[in-house]
Amino acid sequence: MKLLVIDGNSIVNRAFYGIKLLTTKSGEYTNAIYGFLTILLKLRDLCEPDAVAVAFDVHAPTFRHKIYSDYKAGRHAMADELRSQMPVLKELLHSLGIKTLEAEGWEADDILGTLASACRKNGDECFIATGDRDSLQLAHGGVKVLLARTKMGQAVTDVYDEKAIMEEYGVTPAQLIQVKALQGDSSDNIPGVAGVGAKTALDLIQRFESIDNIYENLDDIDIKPGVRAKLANDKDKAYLSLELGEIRTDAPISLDINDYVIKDRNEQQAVSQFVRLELFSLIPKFNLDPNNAGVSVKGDEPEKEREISRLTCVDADYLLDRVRGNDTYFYPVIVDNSITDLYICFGDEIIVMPSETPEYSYFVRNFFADESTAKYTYNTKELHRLACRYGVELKGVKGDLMLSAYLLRPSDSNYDIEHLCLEYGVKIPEFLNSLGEKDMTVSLAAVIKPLFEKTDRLIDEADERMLLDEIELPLSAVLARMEYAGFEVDKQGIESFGKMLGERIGELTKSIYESVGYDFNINSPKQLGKALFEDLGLPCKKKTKTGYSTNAEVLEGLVGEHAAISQILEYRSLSKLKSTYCDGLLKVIEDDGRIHTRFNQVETRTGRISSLEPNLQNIPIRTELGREMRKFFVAGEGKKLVDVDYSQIELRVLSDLADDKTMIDAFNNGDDIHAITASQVFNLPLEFVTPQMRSRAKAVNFGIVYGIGAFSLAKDIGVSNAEAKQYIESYLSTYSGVNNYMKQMIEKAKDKGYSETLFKRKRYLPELASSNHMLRSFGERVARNMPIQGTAADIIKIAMVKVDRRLSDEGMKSHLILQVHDELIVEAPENEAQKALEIVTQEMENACKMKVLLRADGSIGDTWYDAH
DNA sequence: TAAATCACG
DNA sequence: ACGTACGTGATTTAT
Repeated sequence: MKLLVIDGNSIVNRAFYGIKLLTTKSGEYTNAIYGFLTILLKLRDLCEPDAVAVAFDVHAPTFRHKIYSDYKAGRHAMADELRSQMPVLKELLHSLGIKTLEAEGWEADDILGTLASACRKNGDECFIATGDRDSLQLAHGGVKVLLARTKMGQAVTDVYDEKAIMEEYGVTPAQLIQVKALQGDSSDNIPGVAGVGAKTALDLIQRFESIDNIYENLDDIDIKPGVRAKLANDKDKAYLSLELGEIRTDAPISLDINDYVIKDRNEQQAVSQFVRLELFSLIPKFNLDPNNAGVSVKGDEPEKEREISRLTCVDADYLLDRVRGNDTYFYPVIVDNSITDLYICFGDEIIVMPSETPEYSYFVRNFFADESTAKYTYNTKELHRLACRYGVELKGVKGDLMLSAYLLRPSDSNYDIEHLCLEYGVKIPEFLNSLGEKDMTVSLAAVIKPLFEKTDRLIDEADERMLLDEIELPLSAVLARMEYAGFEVDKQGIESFGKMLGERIGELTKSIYESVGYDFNINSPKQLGKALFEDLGLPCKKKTKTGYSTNAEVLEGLVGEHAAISQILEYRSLSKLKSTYCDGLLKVIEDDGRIHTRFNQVETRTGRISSLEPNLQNIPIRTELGREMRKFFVAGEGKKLVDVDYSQIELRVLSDLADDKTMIDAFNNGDDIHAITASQVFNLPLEFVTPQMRSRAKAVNFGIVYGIGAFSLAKDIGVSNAEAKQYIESYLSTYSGVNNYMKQMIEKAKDKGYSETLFKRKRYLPELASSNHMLRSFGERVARNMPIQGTAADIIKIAMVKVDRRLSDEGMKSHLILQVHDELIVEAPENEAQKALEIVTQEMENACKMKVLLRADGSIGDTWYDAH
């Protein structure tokens, strides 16, 4: 038999420090886990063991010295990020059927020694994998040590046996203990002989074989008098060190190699752990079959193999007959952001409606319009967009796996059907076409219904049914119509604006080169940093991971120090405007002269929607020049833009969630909330509040929503740390409801493991359980912020569904074209504009009933600039 | 592909 | 003792 024993702590440390920090989308660190398992695979290939054991240290309290020395060595900043990975790694090893070994008060070393000695005794082969040279003493009698080390930045593994050790050190493995006893090791608290280092120690043992031999003949052997004196001086320490340094072979663990044969691995659990950790590449490497992930665990009835058949539809009417009045599960294939073939599932029979057949259009029109068919599918927003193109309405959508999966795990980064199967343990049946090739699409279609069975139950358990059915599902249709409608733009206007910017950028470039003294790429933070902080010798106040920080905040602090600074700032803002907004937008204007953004309904962890290709939710407004861009976003011929935005929606939501009477009253009285806050924080009558005080109070209000700290508030409004702290304290004593709420939210989130909105949208917060201070604090801020940002997002989504329905019920041509988090834009025929404004305002203000009144203000204009 | 920067709510 | 506000997407340079 061949046993591989891994020094878990040593290898995991190498993995952690050797691989840069990796995290999942939700912020869990995974680099040590990934690295460790990769090394484990390499070791397995190298020595092809019959059995594997992984040993870990468990320090008894008195063994803390080792941790302390790590701490002193300055590596403690990483320790927490590593520590949080250890339990996860151990669970994963367990799922993989690999035994882990630990015993309180015993070092991993001792466990390695114990197993090595057992193997020697039984004549088994044994490989010890470690990064610690101390374990080399174990390499004898059929035991080999695999030493991991880094050579020129490359990880290499050296194999040591007695011969290799003799060649390298000129002593036997057992004598290495003697060497170490003389030399000592501060990190292991082994004193050694004072003044004897590695070289002398090795020389002594090479020549005199053992410590006993040395001390027995101390007066006669040929050594320098100084060394003799040192040895004489520390004889006790030498013998103590010998004891301390010897690896023990009596750890309380099983000595039966059969206990370490890999067995009882739980494939499904392992796969789902890998998926949760987003370490997808390791799944095949451990020969885990994702398709088998859903296979029933031991003890259950083995699941029957599904036999899938695939037919291509030849008669649309036949297919329409089959779906009419029934629950229908289908999978739409998406190519280049649009839907092509439809795969319709009847149990194990899949019927394909290919987009190229002449029947396709006929089928889609009739199938979509058929309300009697309850449709369970995937990515309904795309289906609704297809419906728009065909001029029909998609009716009867009862389920969307993508939306369900998003609500269940909003922090996931991938909602592909394959991933959902892994997450929810649904087995993907194999389907081979007539040529014997795998056809994945058919397999995916076959899995829609089993996935719904899982997600439906979970949605109900999470109490997210209303959120799904009343908000997200109807919203997907609204978003599709908004994407389809697009936003008209003034192409010539953007072109000439871009040209103007280009000319000004040219001038700035020239004069920046002149004032710096040479040409360089101003867009490169690296080159710019060198120019400013090395060549011009300006003071560097902040650094990034890779060099000097040159962001706007830093540069603003340097204005006046050098003529180039303000030019660079202007250059930066103009080139941003030109490249992102002029050049970028011009590229995506479609033939209808409009920009059709796409909304991502399953991206944000808070429930907001995002906008992409292009992003129309970050069109400039804060600077006058940037704001000009909005003049190019126009209403179509004979139409107007109606733009309505919520007033202070997040603060209103906060006042309601926190049930803070003071704040609710202020809002319901129609007061200026920032001014009121100022008068209360500064304890002054309202009429004495200066604009500066109001602006500071505004910053505090914002900060509160984000989970404020005094440090950041101070930086934001330019007051001392102490003063900022006082503002916060004063704020929280005024708004005691908010104060209580903030504390409660963290407790509740820690208790439940997630935070949630008024409408039960959840966000899981593994960060809250982290031992890492920064990560945990982040989790706490999120626990306070997510319910606020998320509830506001829920509310505007409800408003969108209501606005869309109302405009259509009233028979109007007006329709939503854009949402920017707290703002809705409707394009309305001129004669409808006024009514549309009233409707949108009304539906936004009445989206839901709360203790606090919601207010929305809007206006009408020919361009976005005018309407906002 | 990652990092830095900056646009928005 | 730590580092420092929530949520996004696009562009650019550099690895």
